[in-house]
Amino acid sequence: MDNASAVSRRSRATRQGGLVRDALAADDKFRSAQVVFGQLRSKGEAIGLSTVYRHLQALADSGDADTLQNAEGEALYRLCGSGEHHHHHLVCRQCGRTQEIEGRGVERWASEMAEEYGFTDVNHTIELVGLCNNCSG
Amino acid sequence: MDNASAVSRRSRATRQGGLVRDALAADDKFRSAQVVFGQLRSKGEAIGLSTVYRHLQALADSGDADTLQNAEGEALYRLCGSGEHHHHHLVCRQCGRTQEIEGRGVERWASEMAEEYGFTDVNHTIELVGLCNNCSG
DNA sequence: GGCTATACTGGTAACGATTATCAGCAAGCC
DNA sequence: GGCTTGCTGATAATCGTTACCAGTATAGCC
Repeated sequence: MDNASAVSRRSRATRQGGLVRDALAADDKFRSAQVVFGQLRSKGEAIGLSTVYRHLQALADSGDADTLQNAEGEALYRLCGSGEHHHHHLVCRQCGRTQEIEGRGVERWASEMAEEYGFTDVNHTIELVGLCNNCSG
Repeated sequence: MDNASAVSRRSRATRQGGLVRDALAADDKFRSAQVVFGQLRSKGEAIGLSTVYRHLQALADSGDADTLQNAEGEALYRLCGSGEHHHHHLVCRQCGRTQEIEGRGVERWASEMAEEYGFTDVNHTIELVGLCNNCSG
């Protein structure tokens, strides 16, 4: 109803920006820029590919969207409720359903490993990909 | 001395295959296909880009090489001593130095998460990227 | 050592995702 | 209504990777 909720403070509120955000908001699945573009176009929306990429990146930069890369190296996006809060994902490789998961233990393990081998400023990428209970039949 | 150690059983032993393997064997860092190609060419070796890609993939497929993707989605390769044995990496984002690490705990955590949310056949990608003690100065 | 079948090679074109360009358009402000 | 300037989007350009396919070299056989 009101995707104007988080309107401009430093940037303009545009129709296209709303379209991209709405497309992601439709469900909690990860999708690629190309898919978002295709969905919007097939709904008859007038929007350019460049614009879709721009808004997706903006969302990712601002922390409003999560990002991950599929096996082909394609970037996938999803709206992220938890803001800055650090978390990981359990993604269904079939239907794309996504479960946010937490890993205190993993965070700890990563720090321990970093320390053990003298590494600093360590980032970790951790994604779990499998089949959800709907798709594993 | 003898990169002919693991010779053909179903495939031919070619000069180019040896070159690619040797390039990886030079050290334990991850490198991209483009880099391997560049290194070989600048050493004056005659080899084609396609061939480099082919051999790197073959090595990865046979389990003789580890693979990971950098932030730009480029594929990186490294010879892998541990064969089939499952492990992860702690990679220096500056010099590329790589430390193989084990994560019994992480494996367990991944299984637990999978089970908790009803996911099956779950793969995980876990990479830690930071600065090694040489580069963090 | 020479011969042959065929796997391997590599230059080049094609591909797919992403980014850069830049003239035209429109949101926000007076 | 008019202006400024950020936003848009068609198109070209990038970049890593893969497909093609005619030419070449290897393994095996004589």
